[in-house]
Amino acid sequence: MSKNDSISMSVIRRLPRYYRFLCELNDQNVERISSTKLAQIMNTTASQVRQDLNCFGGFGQQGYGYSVAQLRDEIKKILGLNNRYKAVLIGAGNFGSAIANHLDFERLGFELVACFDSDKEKLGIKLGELTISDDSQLEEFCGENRVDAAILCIPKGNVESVLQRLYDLGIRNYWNFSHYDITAKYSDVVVENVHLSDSLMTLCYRMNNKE
Amino acid sequence: MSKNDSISMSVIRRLPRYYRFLCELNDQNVERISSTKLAQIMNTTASQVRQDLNCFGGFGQQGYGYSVAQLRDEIKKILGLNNRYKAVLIGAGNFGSAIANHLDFERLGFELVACFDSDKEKLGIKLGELTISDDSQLEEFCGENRVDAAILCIPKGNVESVLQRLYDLGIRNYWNFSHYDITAKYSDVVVENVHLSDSLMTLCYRMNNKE
DNA sequence: TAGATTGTTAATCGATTAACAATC
DNA sequence: TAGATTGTTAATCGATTAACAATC
Repeated sequence: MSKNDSISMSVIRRLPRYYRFLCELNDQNVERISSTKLAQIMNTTASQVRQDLNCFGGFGQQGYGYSVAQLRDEIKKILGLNNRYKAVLIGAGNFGSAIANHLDFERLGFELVACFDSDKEKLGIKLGELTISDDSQLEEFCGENRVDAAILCIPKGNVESVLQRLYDLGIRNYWNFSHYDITAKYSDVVVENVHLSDSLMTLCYRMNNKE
Repeated sequence: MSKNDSISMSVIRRLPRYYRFLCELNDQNVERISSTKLAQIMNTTASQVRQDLNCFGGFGQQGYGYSVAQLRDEIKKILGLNNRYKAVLIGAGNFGSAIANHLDFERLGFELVACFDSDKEKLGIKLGELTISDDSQLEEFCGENRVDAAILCIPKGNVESVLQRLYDLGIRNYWNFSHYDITAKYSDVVVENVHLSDSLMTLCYRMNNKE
């Protein structure tokens, strides 16, 4: 049993944040940091920092602290950011295009390898290095290329049918911007949901309920 | 002391999800639902549903369940979605434009009233009903119009200076897509962060650590 | 009335924080 | 060695789940 079995989601969701802060410290040429100082910067507790890191191994040195560059690399490895998981973008509307252009996939463990849309008017348009393909070419592309994950940037109503095809093509990992409930339908998949409207509603609640 | 004091964030973040499912049930003409059934649909427990709802009041009826339409309206009210909070968009790049076009702000308690960008080339371009204004007009606009919140769709490096101006203009609510740590600088603000790259890294971790 | 299902209290579980011995 | 800070165990806190009396 490797040490990183059964890490709780609470811990996992904090890892990217550690990674970001460590990258930044490293850019500022900070070489060494204690859990106390890191906790200060990240607005958390030293206990939590040490507990979190010790889920994956002892990266520090007593009396000394943590090496920023080393810890950053360890977390990068834990997150798997050295991978180049092949992802296809489904839906090249406003939102899908923004995602494709805006994010540095390679730094995040991914590579965007294709992009599909059902709108014939979009066919052939460039999206960064990619060209928008017709939705109907999905099967052919996935037959000829390894595809690890799909990014769903289509409205909820359109998800069911495309998802069926993606699932049949063997794709089991999804970054889902729609409100379609993927895990309700397929239980053996990894789904990371981003619900922007939920986030905005939460902001609304908090504004509406200030003290 | 009103009942909705000190509701935990765990509960608050579930409210939008309840709202979405209830809207859907209502669209399907379901009139009444028990906590058990709602829990099934939402993949949670009946206990949690009842606990969550009872933070805000007793909306159900013993032996009967909950009226879908009534419960939906109650949650809408709790979330404050009947508001029309005035929001300005800062940054009309790929991402900001997608947000402006893609989201139905009015359904989410907001109204997008202006949009600013420092790129002179974008000046005057239409974004839905809005026209992109020059960044320098921010003060003038906020002087003449009520502005409740700002949506930050600019890179981290550009945030500090704009944020200072927004704060000085009295804006205390932020929907933040950048990696700038707003609360570290200003403690009396409401910040709702959306960190897309954190979400993608989490997906990477989960793919990298399957069983 | 009998059946169903809530509202709410109590029990459990998990996550966070505190404490401290180990050790660099 | 003395000081600092980790790794880890124990204590606390909060969130989830279970149970059941109240009641429609």
